[in-house]
Parts: sequence; structure tokens; C-alpha cells
Amino acid sequence: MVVSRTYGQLCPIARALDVVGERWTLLVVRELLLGPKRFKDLMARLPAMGTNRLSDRLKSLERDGVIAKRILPPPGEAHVYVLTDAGERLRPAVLCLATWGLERPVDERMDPRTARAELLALVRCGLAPPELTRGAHETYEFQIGEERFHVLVNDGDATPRSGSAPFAPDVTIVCDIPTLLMLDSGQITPARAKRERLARIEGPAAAVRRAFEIFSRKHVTDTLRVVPG
Amino acid sequence: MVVSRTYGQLCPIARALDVVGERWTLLVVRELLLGPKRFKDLMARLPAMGTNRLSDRLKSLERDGVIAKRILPPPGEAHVYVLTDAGERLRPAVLCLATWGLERPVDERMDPRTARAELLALVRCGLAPPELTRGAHETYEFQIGEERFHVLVNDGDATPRSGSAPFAPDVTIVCDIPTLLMLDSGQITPARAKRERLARIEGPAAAVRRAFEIFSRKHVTDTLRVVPG
DNA sequence: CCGGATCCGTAACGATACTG
DNA sequence: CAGTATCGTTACGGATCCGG
Repeated sequence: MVVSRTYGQLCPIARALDVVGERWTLLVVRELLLGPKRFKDLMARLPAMGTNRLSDRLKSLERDGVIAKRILPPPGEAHVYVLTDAGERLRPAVLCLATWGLERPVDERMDPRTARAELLALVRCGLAPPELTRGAHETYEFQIGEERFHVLVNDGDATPRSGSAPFAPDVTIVCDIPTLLMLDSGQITPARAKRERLARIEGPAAAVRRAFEIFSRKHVTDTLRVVPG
Repeated sequence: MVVSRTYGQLCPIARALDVVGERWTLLVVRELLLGPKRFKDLMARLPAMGTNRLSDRLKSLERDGVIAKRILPPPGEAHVYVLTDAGERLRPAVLCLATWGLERPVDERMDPRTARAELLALVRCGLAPPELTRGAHETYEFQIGEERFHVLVNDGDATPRSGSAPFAPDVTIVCDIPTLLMLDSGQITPARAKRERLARIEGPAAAVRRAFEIFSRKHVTDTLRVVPG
């Protein structure tokens, strides 16, 4: 049995790190912020962890009430891991760290093949101003290389989720990662990408525009503040 | 030489954790968010680290541009560690984690003797709404048990710092930790604490009121959001 | 005394193989 | 598919030692 090391300090920061401060733990949370996942789904996204480490982390996160293990109703009966409410409340902290990480230089130890569009979506959706999607209720599906994810927009709130949309999406965007990054950084316009057959983009113009505004790098360069809601 | 383990992922969260994800690292940053510190000051606040671990962390944080080593002008010539601008930008992330940590249950492994008033101040100042101190320019000095720290208020911004104020403060508050926690939670009013000789409180009424409003638990119970500035 | 560096036993990690 | 078991390697924690 593993009794994880704690700081033993009566300080909120140390208390948080006692739960999510160990290696890999926040990356597991990161994956679950994109929706429920099975063991193999997590393993596929965090292969360097090893099955034993993932197993350890899932157990202690469950013990600490950050995640829960659910069994899907038949047919299927797969078990999936889900964030609890407490786990979902880690989203601001994860996004703050991500914002800080964005300005870090990329060094040669980072493998470009680990780049994933849904992780970009996680950050962009979290940082998009609510006004952008106020009053809108729609779904965008992205097919980026082998990846499938969708974004649920619900009146000021945009949450990304792994996998295809569970129903017909309002907008569908199909391209590869380099093209998405060019669209993201504004190096190419959606119209031009479509014209040059780099991307397939379908859906009502207004919704498509909102989808690309969420994926706009400019929101990120703004200073991040922490404010009571 | 220690070449710290990295995740090697091209993801902003993993990039951030590559720098501040190792054990103790964010706690060192936490201490430096309260102002520049000498090696022994850090050691006194993080004794469980051991001098070697602290030395390792300071070196890698300096290499990564999060902290810098400064030599104070004579007399003194002490060397201190300071956060760089990049390090200072970790404040929102640290405060987000603290907010999450506040709602974690306290278990028996946490030593009550590690409780420190200046850490409470770090969280409270970070979470206080700017409107509270808009237009105010003043300094509060706290003498809590053996601890000395002060809060610099500057038009909407309140930053706590370890040690006595470098000049005569506008407000002086002297008490022990239990009393401060009671004041913090609203179990006792400043007026009553003063009357019962539990605290010595000096300064203009308006400034004293502001000082205690920053130290008000209610700001923390609000939901925390991350918004572009 | 301050600011470390060195040494060493233990716990966590990473890779792989194995099992219900 | 969803994990355990095993094992060599790395990081951590405590103590001691050393140069300024």
C-alpha cells in the first residue's frame, strides 16, 4: 500500500499539492477535464506513465474525492473515470498553469508528435471571454488528423470534450494539425483554408465565426486575473 | 548534475509542470511571493526540505528564469532570492491552487504548528476584490506571535510581504494566531478583541476597517473564475 | 553563523512482464 | 481490457561536513 508523501503543512497551497502535487496527477486531471475516460483512453494519451503509475494515481485521486469510477449502463458496461465536482473545480487552477506555460519557451526535449488539438481546445475554451458565446447554444465538431473532439457551447460557456459529438453538430471542421495551428494563429483565414482545400468547414456562417473566435490566440495574450465571481 | 525529469509534451500545462511541477518547487515560489528571501529564511520556513533539496530547486528555478539571485548593497551584502517577472506571473496559478486547497478537509497529518499568518495574508490579499482598496495608499503591519509581516495597499492592489514594514505603518495589529483566526472568521469583532485585550490595534478607523475587510473569509467562498484582463 | 556540498538509506518512478 | 507484480533506476530526506 502506498501512503503518499505529504507536506504536512496547514496551508491551502500545501493542502492542494498534497492531493494533486505528485508527478502525473495534474495531467490525469487535464485529460478528465475533456470528459470521462476509460483506463485505456488515459493510457493512450499518457503512455509514458506506465499502467502501474496510472493505476496508483487513479486510486489516490478517487480516495481524495477528485475523481469517481463509474460503470456505464448496458450495453457496454465499460468503466470510466469522471471528475467529481471537486475535481471539476480544479479547472481554473489547471488553466492558470496552462496560461503560464504558454509563455514558456519550447525546448528540444518536447516531442512535436505529442501536440494534440483537443489540449489546445481545452485552453482556448477556458480562456475565451463569455461574451463571445452569450446566448448561443450550439456544438462544433473537430476532426483534426486522427483526433475527434467537440465543443459544447451553452450561453457564455464553451466546454471541449474528447470524441465525436453525440448528436449532429452545428459546425464541422476537418483539417490536419498544422492547418489548425495556422488558423489558430491567424496566419491563414478560414475562408482561404477552405478555398485552398486545406480544411473542410461546414455550418452556418455565424456559428463558424464563433467557433474560430474561440480558437483565437489573442485571448491568451491578455493578462490573466483571478477575481471572485 | 541533475537533469530534471520532464514530460516532454508539447502542451502548456505539461510545460508549466516541467518547471514548477517537482516536489517543493511551488512552495518555494509561495515563499518568494511574500518578498525576497535569504537561503536561511527559506530554510526556516521549509525545514523539511533539507538544504540540498532547497539548493537544487533554487538552481533550477534560476536556470528557468523564475527566480534571480541578488546581492544586497553594503552594508549587509546578503544574497537574496527574488522572483523574476515570469515568477511573479505564477501568482494567479498559486492562488487558484490555494483556493482549491481551502476547501480540502484538514487531516491529522497536518501539523497545526506549521500554520502561519503571512500565508493566510497571501491568500486573502490575492482574493480581495480590488474595489476594497481602490484609491487607498497605506500600509498595515501585523505582529502575530513571533511573526512580522506587512501589507502594502496601493489603489486596488494589496500585496503582503514578510518582515516589518520598512517605514512607519498606518495600521498596526498585534495578536496571536488563534485570535487572528477568530478575527478572520468573524467569530469575534476587532472592537471586542481590543476591549478584551486579545489584540492591540492602532491606526485610523477607515484604514483599520479596510485591513480587516481584506482579512475576511467571505471573499474566499465566492466562486473563482479565470477571466482575460 | 551563513550558504551551501557530500554521502547514504529509503521511497517513488519507469519499463516490462504477467494475470483475472 | 484493466489492471497487478517485479525490478532496476532516480529522486527524496536526513545528517554531516566544509569554505567564506
